[in-house]
Amino acid sequence: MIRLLLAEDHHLVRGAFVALLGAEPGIEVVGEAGRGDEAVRLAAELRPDVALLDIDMPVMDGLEAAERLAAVAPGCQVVIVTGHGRPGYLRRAMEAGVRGFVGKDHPAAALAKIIRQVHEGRRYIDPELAADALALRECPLTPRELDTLRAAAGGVPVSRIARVLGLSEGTVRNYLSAAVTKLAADNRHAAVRHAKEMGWL
Amino acid sequence: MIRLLLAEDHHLVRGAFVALLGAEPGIEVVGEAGRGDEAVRLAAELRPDVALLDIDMPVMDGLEAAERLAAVAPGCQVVIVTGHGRPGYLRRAMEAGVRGFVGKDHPAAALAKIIRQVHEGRRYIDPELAADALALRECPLTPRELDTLRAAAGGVPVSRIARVLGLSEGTVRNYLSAAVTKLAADNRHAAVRHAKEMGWL
DNA sequence: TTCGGCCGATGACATTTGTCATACCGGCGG
DNA sequence: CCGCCGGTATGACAAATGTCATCGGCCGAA
Repeated sequence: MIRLLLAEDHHLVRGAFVALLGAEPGIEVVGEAGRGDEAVRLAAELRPDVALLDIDMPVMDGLEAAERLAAVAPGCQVVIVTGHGRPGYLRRAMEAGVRGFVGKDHPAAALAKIIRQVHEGRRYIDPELAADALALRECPLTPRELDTLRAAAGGVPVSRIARVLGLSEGTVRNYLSAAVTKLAADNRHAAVRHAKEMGWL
Repeated sequence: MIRLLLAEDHHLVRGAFVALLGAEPGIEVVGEAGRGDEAVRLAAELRPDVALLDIDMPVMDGLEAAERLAAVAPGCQVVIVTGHGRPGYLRRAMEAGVRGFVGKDHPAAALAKIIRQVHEGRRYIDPELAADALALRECPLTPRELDTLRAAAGGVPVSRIARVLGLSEGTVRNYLSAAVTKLAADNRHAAVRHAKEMGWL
């Protein structure tokens, strides 16, 4: 019997997953979480065989949860589920030692099989997303450039970014300019969009 | 037996919903769609009793599908499911004659009951989202202002917006300026964000 | 019919952004 | 130890954006 921990922030979807996987012979859902930190706590307590983590969760996302799971629940294999096929996500997941990675577009019928496969120590990567990740180029931005871009999300003016980061406005403009150039974007807003799409932000 | 049509773009989630609702006595999933237009086509053909539509779908979203369903499948009650609690969505849904409206944060156990309730001709509105919608003020933007904002999404420069919309750059700036003022935003990018959040975009 | 609102345009102007050169500091690899 | 890179800062300039006043046309409501 595979003891499964389920983490997904939308109750409705989580409940549906429970229905889908709970009906599966040989799989038992032993815990449910709506946030990454909750998942980590539960995993430490319940010691599940496999954890199914959605990336998009409040407070702590599924990727960070996966990174921490290795420490608090060794032996628990992780399968990541994501709605957005950001190429950078797969890379981070691999570095965290995740064994399974599927998009929400994946056929539902295959999910149970993937969980069993991962439980046996094998890997499963959504071929769709793997292809995107292979085409991925490394993020060309420096840490500070990323910080600045992040702070610029949502149309925040330079003056406020400078205050938030504790930098001079000129410096902020320099970073943003560098980021825009590296990403070949029209302006910082397009750069933010692009970075988000690549999973760098 | 309630004949149900399911529309949701993510296969995995759709499959999970089928598992959740298919196990429910008195409910039969007679069709599945991954896009709004597909849902409309299937509804016309299958004449389901209830259609469960996700809003976030490619090509045609769930709200537009709901509007069209009234024409091609009269008598088919619609339940809308949405991941984002945009206040404007609920209003549009109500205007389309939708009988049920739930967020993806809603407890999964209640979904079947809601579907039965709607099938009997009663309504069900997620109280969480209803509260937001009551606090909603009417969208203060004119149609053209909305067009311009929409075209501005993602950091598109004014020059390109003007070309796309077939307007002079000055006019575009006027519209954007008006929108920014009405929404009390710092700049058009923040205005886009705000309008999106309110479900106006 | 008159008024007001929306559409579209222009011109002028202030402000914000984007770009570039240049400079200093600190760490790290050769 | 030196050179390079990243972080931070300034100053100057160009380009994009935001704001405002004003104009004319059109249409629908009073």
